[in-house]
Formats: sequence, C-alpha cells, structure tokens
Amino acid sequence: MRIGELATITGTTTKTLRFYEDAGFIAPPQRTDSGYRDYDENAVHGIGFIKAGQAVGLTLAQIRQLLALRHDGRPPCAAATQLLDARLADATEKIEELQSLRHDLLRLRSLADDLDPATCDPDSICHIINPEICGCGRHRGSVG
Amino acid sequence: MRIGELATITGTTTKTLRFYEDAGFIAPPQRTDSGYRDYDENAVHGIGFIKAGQAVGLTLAQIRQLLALRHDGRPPCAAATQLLDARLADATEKIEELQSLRHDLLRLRSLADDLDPATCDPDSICHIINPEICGCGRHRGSVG
DNA sequence: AAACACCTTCCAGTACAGTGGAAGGTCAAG
DNA sequence: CTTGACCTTCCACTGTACTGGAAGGTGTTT
Repeated sequence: MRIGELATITGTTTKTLRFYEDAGFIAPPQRTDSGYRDYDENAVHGIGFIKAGQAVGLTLAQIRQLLALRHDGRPPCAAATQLLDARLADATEKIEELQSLRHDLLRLRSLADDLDPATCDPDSICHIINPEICGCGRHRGSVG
Repeated sequence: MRIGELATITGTTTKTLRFYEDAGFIAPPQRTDSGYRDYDENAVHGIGFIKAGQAVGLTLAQIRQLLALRHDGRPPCAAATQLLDARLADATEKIEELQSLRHDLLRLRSLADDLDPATCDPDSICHIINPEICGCGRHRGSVG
C-alpha cells in the first residue's frame, strides 16, 4: 500500500510517516518502479507500536530504545516494564501536583470574586495573581 | 541594584532577566555610567508577578496579556479571572486524563508480570505495549 | 599589576514531535 | 491533453521558556 493509505488506516499523516522513517522508527519500505513507497502489513504493526507507546506516555526516544532491543532480536518486555513503572511514578506525582494546583486555583478564584478591581495596586500589577498569595514555586516542574 | 542581585532575590538567573527584558516582560531599567543595569524595588514586583503567574500555570504569552492591560492603566483582574477559570478547567481535565492513564498503566503493569517474554511475537514488537491493549488515543492531548 | 567576580552584547542551540511549503514527478479519469 | 489527487525530496520552521558560550568591559581586592 502507498503512504497515504497507511497514514489513513493508522490515523497519522504522510508527513509523520516520512518523519518516522527518517528518524529510524520504521524500516524503509519497498519502492514501486516510480519511486513511491510501498508498505506491507508489518508497517501497520510498526506504527501501531509507536502509537501504543505514545498512548501510555512514552517519548519517541524511549520508544526508540525498545525498538532497538527488538531489532537486536531481544524481547523489549523487561525494558518496557521499567518504562511503565517510571511512567506510573510520573503520572502519580503529576496528579498530586495538579490537585494541589487546582486547590490554589479555586482559592484564587474565590478571592477574585471578593476583591474589587478598583483597589488593585498598579505597582503589584494584579492583586489576584501575586507572589504573596499564589503558591509560588510549590508546583514544581511544568505542571502544564 | 544590579542584575545579579535581582536574580538572587527573585530566584531567577541573569540570563532569564535579560530575556524577560528583551521580550518586554519587564521595563528596561536605568543604567549606571558603565552601562550596568540598575534596578529599583518595582523590578522585584514585576518579576514576582511573572513567577506568580507561572506558578498558577499561565504561559508567558498569557502573562504578557495581563501586563499589557496594566500598562494601559486598566486593572487586569477581569482578564486574570478568565485565565484562572480556563486553567481550572484545564487542570481538572488533565487530572482526569492522568487518572485514566494511570489505570491503564496499572493494568499493563500487572499484565507485564503475567506475560512471558519468550512468547513475545517479534512482528508486534512488544506484547505489553500494543495497540490492542493500550488505551490508544484515549488520553487525548499530551498528557505528559 | 593581576586575579576574580561581575557585567555587556549578540548569536545560536536545547527539547519535543512533528509541520509547512516549494519544486517537481506519476497516474487514472474525463 | 489536461485536471486533480497523489507521490517525491529537501530545507526550514513551529511553540515554549529559556540556556550556552564567545568576546570583551568593569570594579574591587590582594
């Protein structure tokens, strides 16, 4: 099948597929006489793996590690399990950070209803968003 | 005060402060005879506002909007409240996504303990991370 | 006078995962 | 024989928030 069809059935774009090939995430496919890429069924599995990895929050760099193991003929299961554990710890931590951020936001939100814009001091720029009352630095990392 | 001192007391770096100035987040300060930046107390408030905004998850672009209002002599309170509401919705949604991701990760993790690497099919690359069993596409956006 | 910390500007690079667009080739239908 | 959909390569760019480093000036201390 050609690149457009593979893009459609895997839910990506032709741009992305060429990018994956250039970056070594999928094997370069056969070519037709006119130079068009000609994929087989395995390509669908390859893209599926990348998407599955992304769905559980792996980066392409991590997915690349797993692919390298498989390429060497070794099952990537142990490495995958480690990455899963790391993601699990990440996700748990991020949930906690977001919950703490959410509490701060709710607090500021009710403050916003109580404060009068007319009493807002220009020097401090804003009396709602303010280092005195925001949880400055408490949500470590980019809590997004 | 000079840039290094301002960096220390605001918890940033001189690089970042020059970046903020270049990008219009803080007013260019006075200069000494030798060309050194010479900040006053208000600069501390300016940086404090930026940090407070970041602490509640605003982007620099959003902080810039609020600064523009203040610059025009208008209190940014109403706009800040809107941004707070948007962040609140964001955070709530992201928490839900992460919780769903976390469940998937736990499921995969226990699967990983049950499956034997020796039975892992090379064509599908990995029997743990797999479009069939991963929540492919269910965690919309970069759930990070 | 030399060492050292600090300051200046300017340009380029980081991570991440692609995306945009130009310039041109291929193939089937009308 | 031309239209339109699809394909090719290649290079540069997106957004976010900085960060690194070169080349050189300033200011205080020893």
